[in-house]
Amino acid sequence: MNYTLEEIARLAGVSRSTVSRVINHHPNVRPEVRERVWRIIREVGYQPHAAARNLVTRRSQIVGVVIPETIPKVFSDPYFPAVLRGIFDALMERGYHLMLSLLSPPQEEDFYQRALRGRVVDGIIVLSAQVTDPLIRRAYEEGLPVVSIGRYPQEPGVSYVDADNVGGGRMATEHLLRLGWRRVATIAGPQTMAPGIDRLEGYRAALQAWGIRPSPDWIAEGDFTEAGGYMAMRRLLSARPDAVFVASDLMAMGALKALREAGLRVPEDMAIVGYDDVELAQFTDPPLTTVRQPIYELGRVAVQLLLHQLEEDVREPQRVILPTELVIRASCGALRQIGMPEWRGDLASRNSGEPGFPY
Amino acid sequence: MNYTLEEIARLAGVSRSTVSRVINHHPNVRPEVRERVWRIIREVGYQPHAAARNLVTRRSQIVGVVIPETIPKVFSDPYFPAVLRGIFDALMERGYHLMLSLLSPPQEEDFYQRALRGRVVDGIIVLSAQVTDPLIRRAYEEGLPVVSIGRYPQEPGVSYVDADNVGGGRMATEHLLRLGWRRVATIAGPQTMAPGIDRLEGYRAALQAWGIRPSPDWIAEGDFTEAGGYMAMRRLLSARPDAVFVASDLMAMGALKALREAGLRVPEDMAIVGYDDVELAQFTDPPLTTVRQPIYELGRVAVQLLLHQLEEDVREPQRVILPTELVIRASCGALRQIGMPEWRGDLASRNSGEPGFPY
DNA sequence: CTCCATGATGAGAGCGCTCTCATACATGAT
DNA sequence: ATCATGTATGAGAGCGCTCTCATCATGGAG
Repeated sequence: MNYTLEEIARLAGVSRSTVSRVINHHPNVRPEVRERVWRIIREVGYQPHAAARNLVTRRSQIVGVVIPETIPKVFSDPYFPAVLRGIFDALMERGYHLMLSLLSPPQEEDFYQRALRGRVVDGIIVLSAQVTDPLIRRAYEEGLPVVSIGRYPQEPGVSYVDADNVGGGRMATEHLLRLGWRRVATIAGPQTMAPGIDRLEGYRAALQAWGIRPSPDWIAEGDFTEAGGYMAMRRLLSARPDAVFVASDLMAMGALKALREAGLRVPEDMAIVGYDDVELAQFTDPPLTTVRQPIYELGRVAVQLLLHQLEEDVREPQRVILPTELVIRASCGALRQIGMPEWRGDLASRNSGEPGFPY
Repeated sequence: MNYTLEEIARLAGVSRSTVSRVINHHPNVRPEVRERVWRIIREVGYQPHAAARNLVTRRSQIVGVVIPETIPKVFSDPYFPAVLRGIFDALMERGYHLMLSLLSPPQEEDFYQRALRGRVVDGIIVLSAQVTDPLIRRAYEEGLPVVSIGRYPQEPGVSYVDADNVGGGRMATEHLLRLGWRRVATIAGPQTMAPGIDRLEGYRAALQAWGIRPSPDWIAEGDFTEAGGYMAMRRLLSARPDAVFVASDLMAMGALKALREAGLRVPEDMAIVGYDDVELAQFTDPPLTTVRQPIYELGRVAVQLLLHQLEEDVREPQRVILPTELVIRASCGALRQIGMPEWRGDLASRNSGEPGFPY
């Protein structure tokens, strides 16, 4: 039923060593022999026993993907599925497996001990690491390659991939400025999370580039939830902004609700730009102009970085920042001003299924 | 840096065998010796090398979770995250790891060969298996335990866990009947998918129990998407139903849109009950009465079944059907009729955060 | 006191693979 | 012809663990 190297060797009339060479594509095997061995392997459906191989190579061909439980809600946005797909596809192509860990704090110690110390995984990819992730430090000390998806500046030795949150925030804000809005406020994310910090920094940079000094009450902090966006927008109303860059679509949806309740029209009375391009952003009223991140790519690149460290035995950390993309819909008011030449080239029209923006 | 059994044995002044006994909780070790060995293990942070152990035990302590790529969209509803959590938690408790596979057809063969034949996993859990899933058959032939989440009647030997879709459909429909609606139509799911078939069967059973013969044009088939629900509802309008059981919340949202366009009020002109209790069901206008499935539990039970097969070496397939729960909100009209005694006991009020239904 | 069941321990084989080293043979330079 | 070089192959050790079997001590029954 289940063959071993030994048996394949016997069937092919060669030694175990030779079969091993064939399997591992070692050059020094006569083509004729190589053929014969492959044929037999295919015939009997032989597959090397993973554990036996791992034992001697000291590699499991398994990469751990750690998702801190802190963010269970966010799971319902397309972020995690997409990034997981990117990771999975890239791993699959390279012959690796994906071990998923949805860790809550009490499970962390156990996971660390079993999976990391027991060498179940060859390395780990950590999603949206909190500023102080004990697992990252431990893996790092353990000598296991780690890549964080999402900026992780704490541990100097850790590689990460991130979307350009600063650039995205800046792009969104400049888009509003270019459309003629001048009192551009923002609903920022929590300033304890890297995306929250970075997108706000982008907002500030845009205003500064345009010589505008934001009043402090133009900045309201939300918590990346719809409810948080709703509250933040209500606080913002007294500052009478004419446009708002909202650091997440979920918050933008809350903001839209608050505006509707306040009797303000979007974008006539107030323009809105969101962030993330969640599925629902195209169905809000009005559809949300937003910033799209290369989520799938984030996953793929994380795998590239990790396997590079792993296979080339590189230890220096690497950082990759991927560009974001503006998706123009109705909430920013741009669609009402079609034809203004100064927009050309700045606005992307690749907004999935929507009729293209007619420049 | 990384210790082996041998070294622990030396440090403890015993043989390798004894240390192995201690680790595997074999009774025949003197308490005093056991203590000493554990202390040293803890001191040096020893963890057995997984591959070495797997090689001799022929067990990897890894369970594969296979999600066919056919359903990438559905990923954005809370189903997958919740079921994955259930699986993960249950596996973690039993000392197993979760290997995730987001398989698209071209990857299937490779996965089968590497993961199943290479004995990387001890068994697999398949999510929403299509009616003809080659992986299930193969794993089964391979002698690997398989559990399907979602009914999978094709392979007689395969265990599965499922929510009670028939019961849920029936409960939803009877709820509408009990509220006094008589022309109760349905938007069914695709009749190629088990949930689609089962929920429709529940609908039929409810009508039959009430002695009502549904007209054929009371039944419209959708594809579980919002657009499909919209189209189905438009088709249904000519039949002039007064209530509709919609086999998924997503479709129900499309249906609501169609009704709004047709100028019909919900629930005054038409009552709606959905299915799934997705996050958004509480935010629709009006909030959706719907059927909630024990998704997290589905995952946990799947693990139970799988590990039972695995560890007790049971081969007979097992089937588990978990009950569903009705979540009453505004769309069915029940909230407008508070006080009718005949509802009591039939309606659950555990609808997360919503004010309880006051019976 | 002897006998044998029972408990505690160690020795050693072996899981299925990779990889180093030794060997045999072919090839080309001298 | 001689030797260095390179290629193809096999023998065998060893990865770190588990588990069977042998050994020895212990202690109650006869």
